[in-house]
Amino acid sequence: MGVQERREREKEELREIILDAASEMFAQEGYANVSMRKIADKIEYSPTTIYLYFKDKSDLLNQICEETFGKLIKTVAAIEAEDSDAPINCLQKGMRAYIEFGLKYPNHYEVTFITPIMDFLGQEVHPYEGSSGQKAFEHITRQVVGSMEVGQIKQGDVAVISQTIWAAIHGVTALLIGHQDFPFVEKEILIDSVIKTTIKGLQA
Amino acid sequence: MGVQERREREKEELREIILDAASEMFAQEGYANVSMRKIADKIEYSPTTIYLYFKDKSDLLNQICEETFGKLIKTVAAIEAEDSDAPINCLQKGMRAYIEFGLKYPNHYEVTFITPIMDFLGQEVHPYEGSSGQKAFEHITRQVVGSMEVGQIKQGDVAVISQTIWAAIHGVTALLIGHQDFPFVEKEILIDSVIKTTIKGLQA
DNA sequence: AGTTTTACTTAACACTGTTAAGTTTTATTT
DNA sequence: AAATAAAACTTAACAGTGTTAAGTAAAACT
Repeated sequence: MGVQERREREKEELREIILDAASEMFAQEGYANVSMRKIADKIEYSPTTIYLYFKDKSDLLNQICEETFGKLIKTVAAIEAEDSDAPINCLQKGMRAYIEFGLKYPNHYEVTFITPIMDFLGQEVHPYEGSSGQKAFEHITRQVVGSMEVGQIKQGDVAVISQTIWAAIHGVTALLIGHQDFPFVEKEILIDSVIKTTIKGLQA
Repeated sequence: MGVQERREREKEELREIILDAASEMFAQEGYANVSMRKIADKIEYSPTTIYLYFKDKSDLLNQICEETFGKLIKTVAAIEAEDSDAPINCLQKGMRAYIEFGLKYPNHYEVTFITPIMDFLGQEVHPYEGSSGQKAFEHITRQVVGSMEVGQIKQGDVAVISQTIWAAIHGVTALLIGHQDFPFVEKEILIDSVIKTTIKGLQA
């Protein structure tokens, strides 16, 4: 009786259609400028149908982000897998990959890391615990541990150092995405400077 | 004929009343969760009155931020004025003041530096040019020049170095404000780490 | 006292996210 | 094949949003 399987497959298909449409529209016009009705128009369903597949608008966004961040994790994992370099070079490459990922998917980066959606009490709506963001961060931590073990960065609290690194790469990513009318120096130069300054600051 | 003067004074008073009410409400509940009608209720005027004093909601916000950031500039300027320390210590103090200011006025920091309001084409609505934010940044630049002159940080492009510093302090400020459910290490420790790592990374 | 200017309000438009109730389509059972 | 049950989807509505055009009340000037 493959009926149930087919129906589940069909449900999953529509879920994917909604996700793709919303993803494209959010990326193009920004989360706040895309309404549920606009998404519904695009996929040629009524607005309420979306609510059969997603709890609400922010859930839709969150699931898009989880998907997108799967890609970041793969990118960073691939760098880690290249058994090649010294850990500190892995760390540097990971930092660069993070920043470039953010600049490549600015709207996804924005909604996931820049403007976490708050409820009316200022609580984050999409908890970090268990998110793709968490997994991405764990990669940084791992590379810090590796670099510390071989003495390429100074001994110290791994959490503190990892978060310091995150602050630096998030800082430059967020600024470049959010303040496009600021007279930044050449993007690559600034990214280089942030990475090198941070690494140098953390060396033994 | 002091009539015109009095009327101007009265207009300015109401402008200030609106500004104060909105400022408090934005800070308390966040920009997105405060409607024009709520502000109007609070000041006991009709919603449309606000539009006689401010172009729109984002203009209201922007003017609040300009006021608030006047305070940051004063704080940083005061540090600069203490003829005391070596420039690099000034720079460090300035960095700390910036971060602490952001954490003290998280909603103002958020709306000015974290979530610049974009129009439907992704253009920043409130340009940087001439803003208080620009003036605050110029203080950083000045301290970089000073530190470089006395050889306390390495020679290099002043703009690149200033923006690297901004990335670091914005990064940690934005993360601490926006991701309150992330298991950050103790705030002061993280801030210290970011400042020290950056300074060390920039030393000659 | 009458006219003009300024300050403010009412009512409305075109939207928003979201829900409850109703309809159509599909599958299962008789 | 017809009746029943279940799933998928839609319609209509609620309560809210930012914003504007048109109208009213108050103050100032003539």
